[in-house]
Amino acid sequence: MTALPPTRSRKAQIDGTATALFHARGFAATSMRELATAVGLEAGSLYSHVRSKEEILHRVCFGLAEEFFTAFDAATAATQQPVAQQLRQAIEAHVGVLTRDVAASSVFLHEWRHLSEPARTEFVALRDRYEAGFRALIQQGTAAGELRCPDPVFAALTLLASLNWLPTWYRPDGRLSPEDIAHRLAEQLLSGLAN
Amino acid sequence: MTALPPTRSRKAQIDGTATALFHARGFAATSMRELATAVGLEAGSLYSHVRSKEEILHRVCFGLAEEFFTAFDAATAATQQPVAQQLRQAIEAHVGVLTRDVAASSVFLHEWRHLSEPARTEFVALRDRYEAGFRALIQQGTAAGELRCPDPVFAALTLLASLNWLPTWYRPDGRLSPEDIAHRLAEQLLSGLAN
DNA sequence: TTTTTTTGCTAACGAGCGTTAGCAAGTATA
DNA sequence: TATACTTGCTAACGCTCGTTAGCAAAAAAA
Repeated sequence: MTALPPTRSRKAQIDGTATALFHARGFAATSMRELATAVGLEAGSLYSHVRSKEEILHRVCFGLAEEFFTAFDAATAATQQPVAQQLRQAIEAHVGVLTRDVAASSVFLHEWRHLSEPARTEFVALRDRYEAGFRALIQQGTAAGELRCPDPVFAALTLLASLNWLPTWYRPDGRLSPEDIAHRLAEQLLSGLAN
Repeated sequence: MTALPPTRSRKAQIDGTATALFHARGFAATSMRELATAVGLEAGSLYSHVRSKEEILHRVCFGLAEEFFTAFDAATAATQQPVAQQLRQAIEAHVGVLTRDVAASSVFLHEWRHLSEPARTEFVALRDRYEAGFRALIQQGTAAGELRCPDPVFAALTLLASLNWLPTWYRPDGRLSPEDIAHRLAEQLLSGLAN
């Protein structure tokens, strides 16, 4: 039926296109008919590949959660390293995931609230656990005297905030590579602006 | 008709409730019927006070834009001060607006994309102009040797990112006052985490 | 070959959407 | 008092939504 077999499965293509649309317009403002058109199908045909609109959102959100965890664990596996170094690597890992797929990251960060229960609660728990990882690093670093901060909870929030704004301005064809960005972010967050 | 006359006008009440709903569920996922119920009216009755759903969003977004500009201008009016000090005040002013109305801030930050043209383009221009204000301060500060940063554009983005994440975690009844938060944020962003 | 699975179509379902028309009662103005 | 404005109601408009049923053709499996 298809002229050339798609390199990605239809399902993956639908997920990818949906991610882009959710990113651009938001989950609630994206219709299945829009998605179908963007993918070259009729609306009803989507349901041969996908159970529901929310299932797509679920897959994107939880898929990215897994990516973040994997990246974080790899970055902090070498526990004999100085904690500040581990933190720097965790930052770079986080930025790596964000830049690899900006649309998916953005959906992960903003559209998860359209998940219905119990998925929504599960997701929030995952996200909290991830944040706790950063918080723990900052705490350890402070205890070890490598970092200085009056309030690790606060510091973790601020740090992730800076990183998570990235999908709103990052462009893959921009002048800075993902590695540059990661490096500068880590540098600036750890050193501050003051002279 | 009403037992006790509302202290705010109905229109203001509708705007406020809509802001809370847009914040909680998002603009697209909030229905006029939901809003009507929350405000104690029937759906059709809203239109005695409000021209359209989007008009509410427009008022919230542009209203907050004005608040941000006013606060920034006041914070940086004393141009004879050191630029780093002006920047600190601008940060505190920004946090002040954010914490004064978290829901409205959140709508300002996230829901503006549901504005239709030409309002949307106007809004983006306003927002860019606001960011440019921070960028200029950082640039001046760097030129004057008060600040140190390799890339003011980048620094401005990061700085506003940290601040703008606040509405996602700030609770008015939390353990830190808005002033504490503003002060700590400014401190941390200017000084960094490293020791 | 026959059978099964996959993929896609058309048509339609019930529901909810933003919004409007027409009307009534209350309130303010004259 | 008469007049106008404000506020709210009910009912409904046209439309879009997510989703399903039923069917056909292609692809894969037997």
